[in-house]
Amino acid sequence: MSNSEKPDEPDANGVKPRSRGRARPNRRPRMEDVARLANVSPMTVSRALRYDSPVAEETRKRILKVIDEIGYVPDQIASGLSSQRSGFVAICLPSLNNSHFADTLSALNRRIAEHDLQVLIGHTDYRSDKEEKVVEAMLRRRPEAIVLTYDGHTPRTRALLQASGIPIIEIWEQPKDPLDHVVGFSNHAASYAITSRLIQDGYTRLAFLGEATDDGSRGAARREGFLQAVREAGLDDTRLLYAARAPITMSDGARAVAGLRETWPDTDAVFAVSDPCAFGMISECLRLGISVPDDLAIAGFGDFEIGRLSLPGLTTVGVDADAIGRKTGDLIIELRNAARAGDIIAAQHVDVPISILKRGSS
Amino acid sequence: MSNSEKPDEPDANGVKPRSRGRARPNRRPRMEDVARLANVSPMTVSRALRYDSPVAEETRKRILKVIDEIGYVPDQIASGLSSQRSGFVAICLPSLNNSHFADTLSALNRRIAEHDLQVLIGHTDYRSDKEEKVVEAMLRRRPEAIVLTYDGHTPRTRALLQASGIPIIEIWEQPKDPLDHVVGFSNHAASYAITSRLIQDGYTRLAFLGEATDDGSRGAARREGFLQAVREAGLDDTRLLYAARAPITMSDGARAVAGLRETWPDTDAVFAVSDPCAFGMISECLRLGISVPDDLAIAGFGDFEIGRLSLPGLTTVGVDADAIGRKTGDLIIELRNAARAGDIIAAQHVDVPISILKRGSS
DNA sequence: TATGGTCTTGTTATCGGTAACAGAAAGCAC
DNA sequence: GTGCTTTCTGTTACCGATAACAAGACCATA
Repeated sequence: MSNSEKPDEPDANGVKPRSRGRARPNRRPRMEDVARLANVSPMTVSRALRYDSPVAEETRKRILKVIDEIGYVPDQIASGLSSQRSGFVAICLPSLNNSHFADTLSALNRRIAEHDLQVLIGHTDYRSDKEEKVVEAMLRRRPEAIVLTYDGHTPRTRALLQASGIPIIEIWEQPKDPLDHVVGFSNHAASYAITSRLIQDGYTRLAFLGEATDDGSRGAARREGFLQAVREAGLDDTRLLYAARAPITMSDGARAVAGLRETWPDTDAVFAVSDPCAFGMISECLRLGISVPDDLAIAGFGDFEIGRLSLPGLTTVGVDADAIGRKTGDLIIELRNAARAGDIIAAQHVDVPISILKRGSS
Repeated sequence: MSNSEKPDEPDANGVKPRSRGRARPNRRPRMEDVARLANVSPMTVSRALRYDSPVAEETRKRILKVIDEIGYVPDQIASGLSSQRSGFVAICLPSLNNSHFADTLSALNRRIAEHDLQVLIGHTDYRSDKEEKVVEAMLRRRPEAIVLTYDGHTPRTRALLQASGIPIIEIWEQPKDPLDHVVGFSNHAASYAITSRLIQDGYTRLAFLGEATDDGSRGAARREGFLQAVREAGLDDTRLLYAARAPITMSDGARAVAGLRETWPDTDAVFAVSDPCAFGMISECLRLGISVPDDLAIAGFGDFEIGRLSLPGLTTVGVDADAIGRKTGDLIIELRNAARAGDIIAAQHVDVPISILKRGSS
């Protein structure tokens, strides 16, 4: 009507005169602009942009043409507010530099991206107070699901999450007291499995190398799995070696070798609580001229890169990080469909199988 | 006033009767609910939640108390729509399973989280068509900055980005033709530096191992840096070895050793285009009884984990991935402050220094 | 020709906040 | 007491989309 100052801007402004409120300088085009140029109502434009709505083919084409011409990009913030669906899935991870978590994240991302969902990442640095802050920030974004690793939550985190009414999925570890859904594996069962494999392969004097402060979590579960397998086979269940406080490192593993040779010199196999310390043991054995696996077999947990590169290769428990991500994604989609259909779904518990990776060290 | 059906829900509904529009069942509390209970206007609640607005201390306390009691969580979607600030920074990475990118991401995240910004991650799988899709999805979220690695963009990606009016930052690589800001290092200069170091250490017959299809990008820049150093020192600049098409792998490196010994048997040092293929060369040399570095010195590029674990350790170019993330974050904050102050800022170019990591292999 | 269904499009009223402005109250100098 | 800041709070009008309902056009059927 009366804006001719920007000839290259196809009539994008000029809606109603606004005596008050905010100025609208040279804004991006809105749906209304598209509507005007295509000679339809904004609602029809909105419908033309979705698969599910009925719009005459010819109308849709005309609208898409206008959209392309003026370079309209829909505003998902406005869309989210109006539809009350943010299109986000929040995921809180302890660290982004961990290749296992990166695998999980990337599989999850791939899965949910197919359904036009985006991930919102937070990282907690393995600290539950930071997790609380991250969860709070996430909730402000109204995600459609929240994915967390379990490593203990603060009471406030639990309260916030449970009051949110948003589906919660704890992954990797299986908490004793889950908040809602779980996608993970049992550390106990995995340790039992690899220990059984060692026994089956003929080892009879087995030791466990763990962390001194394995308070209730992973470490303890792995030790218990080891012990159960050893006991069921009628073997000596006293060879428990504790090195340092969590998290245990390569050098802790290296140092542990001496203690082992001193206390139980006839030990023929060690199951170490994680790959890095198992690798430390292997290196130290090489240095001392102890042959692996002939003098001493060594197994680890986690299938870290280091175990693949070591010589000999490290026998270990492989966790399918990718599968955790995929299954979490599947669960989210399933919950979403159910919610749309109005169904109420009980807390799901998805088990992710682990595998025993037998390599040269046993 | 008149809703007593849900005694546990503190008066959250009951605004106006709505004959039309959407139903509001048992919704989350809104700002208006807080306002009513604290006896102020919604605007005052909004102000009480920010640091910068003037609210009487007593009023703010009362409001925060109500917020805590009813468990109100602000809706950042609505906030974003109204304020036209999404609070997002978008970052597109080729892969999340790359520890360098993970470091960059994590540093960037740390930096911008201090300013109440959240990262929005997309991953492109090293494919520019996927990048286009990801960028489109990002733009719908109206991020306050977009961070990308450079690896070639489609024309449409370039157009979308440039029309968006959002600050764009390309990181890691320095494109010849940047879209906007850049935070990265020069592959040419880095290669020149490590080659010079080899020369300075006394090596005189240097070869380069690269990819056959290093079309314009990293590989070529590294080769040119190598050549410049060799030429300036007056040495033989013909020893260029090409193995396989990008990306070059460990086994390509291993295979290249034979060719090298055949064509230029007196070569005393190799600069390989990346760590994995350099590692492959080291392994092959060990197998063949070629002593590293006495018979042949080897250097790589990138400071991958594998170069740290190899024996001997791999001399390489270290890129400070963390610094890239930090500086990108700093730049974003700076641009943001400038934009608020109404300043217009020219395209920035931030250089990230690399380092030469001399280890046992040279 | 009246009736009912399907397909397509428009109208209205929000979603839950915040920008911009206005105005009241309080403090201060003269 | 007047005029001028400064501090605090309220009012109004949006931000840019979509849910829910309504209604017109068109067709087939009875």
